[in-house]
Amino acid sequence: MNEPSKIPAKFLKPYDPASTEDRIYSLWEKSGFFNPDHLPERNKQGEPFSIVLPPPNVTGTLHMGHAAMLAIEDIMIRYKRMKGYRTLWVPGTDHAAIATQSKVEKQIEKAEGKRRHDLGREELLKRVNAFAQESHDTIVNQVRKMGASIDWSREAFTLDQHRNLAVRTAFKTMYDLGLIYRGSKVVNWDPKGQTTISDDEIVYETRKAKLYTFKYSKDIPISISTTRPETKLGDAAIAVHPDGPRYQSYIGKEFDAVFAGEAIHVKVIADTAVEKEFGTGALGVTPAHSSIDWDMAQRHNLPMKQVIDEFARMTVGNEAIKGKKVTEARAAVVEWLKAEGLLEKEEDIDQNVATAERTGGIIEPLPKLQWFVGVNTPFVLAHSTIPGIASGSKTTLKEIMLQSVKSRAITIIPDRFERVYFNWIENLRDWCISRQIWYGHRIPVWYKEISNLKSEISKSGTATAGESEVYVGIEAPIGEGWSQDEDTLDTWFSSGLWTFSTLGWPRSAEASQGKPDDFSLFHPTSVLETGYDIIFFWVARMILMTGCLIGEVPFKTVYLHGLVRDGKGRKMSKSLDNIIDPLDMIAKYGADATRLSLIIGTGPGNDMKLSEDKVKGYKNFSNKIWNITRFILSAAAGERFGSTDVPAITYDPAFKAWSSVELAHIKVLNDLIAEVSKEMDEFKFYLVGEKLYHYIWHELADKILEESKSILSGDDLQARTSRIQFLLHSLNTSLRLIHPFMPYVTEEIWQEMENTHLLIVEEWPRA
RNA sequence: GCGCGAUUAGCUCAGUUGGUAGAGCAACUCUUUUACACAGAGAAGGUCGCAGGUUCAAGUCCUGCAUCGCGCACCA
Repeated sequence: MNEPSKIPAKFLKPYDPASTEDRIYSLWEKSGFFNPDHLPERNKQGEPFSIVLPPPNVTGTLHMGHAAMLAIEDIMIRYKRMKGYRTLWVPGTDHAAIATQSKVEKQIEKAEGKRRHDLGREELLKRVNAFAQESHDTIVNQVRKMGASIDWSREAFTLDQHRNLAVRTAFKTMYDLGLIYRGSKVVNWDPKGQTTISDDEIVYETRKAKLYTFKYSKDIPISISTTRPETKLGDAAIAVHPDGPRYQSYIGKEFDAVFAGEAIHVKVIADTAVEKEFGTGALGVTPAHSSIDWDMAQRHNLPMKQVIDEFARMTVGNEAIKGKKVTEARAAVVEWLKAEGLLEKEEDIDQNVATAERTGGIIEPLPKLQWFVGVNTPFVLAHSTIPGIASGSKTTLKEIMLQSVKSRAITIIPDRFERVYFNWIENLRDWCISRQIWYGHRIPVWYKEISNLKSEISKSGTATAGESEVYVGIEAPIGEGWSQDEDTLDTWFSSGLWTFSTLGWPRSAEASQGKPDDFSLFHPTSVLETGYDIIFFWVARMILMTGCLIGEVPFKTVYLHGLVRDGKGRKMSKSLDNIIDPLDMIAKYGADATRLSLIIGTGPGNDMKLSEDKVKGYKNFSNKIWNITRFILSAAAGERFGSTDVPAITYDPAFKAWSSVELAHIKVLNDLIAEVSKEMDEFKFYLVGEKLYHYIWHELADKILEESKSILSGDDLQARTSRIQFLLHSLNTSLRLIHPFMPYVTEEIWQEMENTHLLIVEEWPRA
């Protein structure tokens, strides 16, 4: 009884994630099994399975949402690897253009009181790059801590050299297809960030506003309503609904007035975009400061006058207005209206104010010359594997996006998001891709006499040939006098290429002819796992880009996870001070516990609530597995329970001499294997996690281990052997089943039991 | 305005094709028995948001409503 234990000493203490995890991770890394080229033969012969990591923004650190993403994707990859697939998981980070630049700009302004233009393009970029590098290192460390079995040798960055080549190639190709064009229209201008943004980067905020009803002058008989009277200095028309009886007699009439110091000329037009019931039923049309009005102006051939500049200041009006910020000008216009006796009504209403997602600036619609992707432009898709779109047929980007999902070439989990996706496509307008910021991919376009072109605001829509020479190319043009477009591309333009730019596209001549490369092996990727909040920003754009440039879908399955909220269901935020940091949880309870807490109790597409207690609970589970192992290993070693000398027993996978009790237990275990294998294939990870938890704790530990005590201390050697073989079998199987969920503790135990192989490449159990 | 989701035990959630309500956590009682007190045994806890309907049978299907949350559009 006093002889030293035959099992490793560490099992005599509780499981300690802190002294285990880093050691195990480097063991995996050294094995090379994260890389599909270094997998065992079984996997190399296997079917490819690939996931690209949604690249985290290099704006700081990872949060619980990222942790959930990493846990889910690692579960898929580990499961498939065990199933014998040739698995590839590509890591990377996203430069996140606007988000990163504005973050660094804020820091610089706070610390040094300097602005972007005080530093200049080169110096600012130096600062942003340094910040991005630091963020990157932090992020990579966090990804490792989570236990992600990701192929670091293939790490990419949306702004690195190869990705830049992909961006230039994509731009040039789409330009040649007529899908990218330069045009002047009313775009979303962010006066705070000093750049345009796309429709999707707008966040609407409900605010109280006043709706003013007034006439432009005493001589104009129609009253209009607006929340922004200051824009009315740029009005070109009064629009009424063609069916409305009220203003029929005025349609076609034209009026002149001096409005708050500015001469205006308005024509009464009929347009169905006007709602009869709103306000007075008549709408003042401001072509330069509203995209709806811009559209109307196009239809009715109205002139356009810009009255607000890039800093949201008035450029015209009387002395109380000109040069003032729009909010001050608004008050001044209202004063003027009152003084003139033109104001008829002032009402409080709720208004959705458009703000910029990243800077919070209030969007000012302004006419600008920008680059766009035409989503409704017909073009010939040379090569296509998308069902319903034949190679060489005429199609549009909208059609590609629609067809890719409608045809089931891509399935979205949960499927209700397919409707959300279709709804978005229906309302989609041309995508403004140029940004007036410095951090990002420079637009691969060069001009001669660029200064003329920049100041030009043409109504025709596209840059006119002859006024200036435009060169679009992958490389800079040869010759004198060319200057490159100052603007950069929307960050989502480069992330849209992510599923194939990370796999070597565009391929060099050698790569496309020789042996299979990453692109031919792993594209389309198998699964895209991401948050439902970026379905438009990213998922849709990837489908658009891939369909257009490659003629394929980027992935076969989209698995959407929800937001991670705090225990009370609130969004985690600094101001609420309710952020749960993944690294803290890992340090306190281990990565396995953290992972499990993010999986169990939440289905795809649903937000999840996370509390520290939940993580703690799964830490106890890690320790439970640890102690189950201790019990089984000592039993097999012949320690305790026996009054006589009993031989040590080693696991025999081919063991057949089962007692009847064991046969019943084997059936339960086999049923479990069949069940969870099916659910793994159906992406029901939350169910699998819960079932395995339940089996290991309440079946294996509470029932089987308990009843083993009498068998093990009994005299029936045959029954004892049968029981120990089953305990070893059940433990071995359980470790393999739950490994994708809890990789560290399972690998650590596996190393004690089967020190010749790594659990990471063991076979998934078969029933 | 259009659409989506949620509403089940104190809390977080399961509940697959309709067949007498489940799990985890918390709380309660007992047990420090040699795998584990980061534990075990046990008991308790729900008119499944409301109102109708279909059915032998409804948490599950249908209709309407309510509350909360979200998305899209409008927002002159």
